[in-house]
Amino acid sequence: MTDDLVLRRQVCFALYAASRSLTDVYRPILDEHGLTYPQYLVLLVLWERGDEAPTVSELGAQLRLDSGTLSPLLKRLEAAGLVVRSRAARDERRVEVGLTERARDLRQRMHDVPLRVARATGLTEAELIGLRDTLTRVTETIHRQKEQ
Amino acid sequence: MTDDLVLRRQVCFALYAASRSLTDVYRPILDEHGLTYPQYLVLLVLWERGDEAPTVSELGAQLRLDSGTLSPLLKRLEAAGLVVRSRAARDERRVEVGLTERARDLRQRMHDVPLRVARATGLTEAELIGLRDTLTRVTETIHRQKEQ
DNA sequence: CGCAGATAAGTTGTGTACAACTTAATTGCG
DNA sequence: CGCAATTAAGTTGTACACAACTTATCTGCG
Repeated sequence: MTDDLVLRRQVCFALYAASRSLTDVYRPILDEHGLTYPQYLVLLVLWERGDEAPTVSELGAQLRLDSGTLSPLLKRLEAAGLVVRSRAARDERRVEVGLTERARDLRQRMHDVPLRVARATGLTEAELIGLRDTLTRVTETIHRQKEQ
Repeated sequence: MTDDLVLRRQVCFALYAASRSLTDVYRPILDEHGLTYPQYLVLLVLWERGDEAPTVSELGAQLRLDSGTLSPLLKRLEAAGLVVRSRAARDERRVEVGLTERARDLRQRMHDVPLRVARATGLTEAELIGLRDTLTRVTETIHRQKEQ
């Protein structure tokens, strides 16, 4: 009856542990480029946007991270010469985050990272897609409830 | 061809985002009891063990956390009066972590937490079990590779 | 027995996460 | 127009995570 409290049964722990395990896979790979996983995620968004230079808030909306996390992270990416921050001319409250040439070069050199990590999971491509879609659904369900 | 780098396609991001979203669900619930999610996980292990009082290392093996994370966390649980730490008589390097009466009481008051959180995911019971098993498999695959 | 190597826990330093707050700029309503 | 409410980013404080290191204890081998 109190078996619900057993650790092995908990999806939440499985999620928490799997997330950290995947970060373990990323760590040595990203370390070659002096990046952490959240920093890599920021670059993923910027690479995807091309020349658009999103604001800090837009980055936060995609990654579900607030300025309290992103501000210092972006400061470090800027110090590493991968990102440029500049106040938007039209609205000086906004800060636009752009890529440097060095960061664009990095994209090429890191193109095989997702494949290397996906292999380490030991899942088939179909399993990976199913997992991703289930997890995305969970995140969206939770996010939707919070807004109400 | 470089589409592999698109954020939406990445299982890893889905996992990272879902893990934080679930923590968002736990936060207000655990906050009623003055706990964080990792602290709650420690209590789950201790509740499960009953009178056994595992060592810090044994806790770490279950939760996949090292002493760098657990030591300060346990210090806070001890300050909150939920846990007692004592050097093992047989091997003074070891520290055994036991529950206080207050923590045993807490177990009863928190018995409905997993159900409340599971509901918030919007997944069926079958989906939850499938998800948990897939994630556990990923974690174990990664962990096994690291040991070799 | 004596001590080199191993082991357990704790400490230090860095980097997220996130709540709560501050500062600066913008909006929109009377 | 004028200013209260809102919005954007940054700051502060707390709590993980984890690498690298320190300290204390133990184990086993010569």
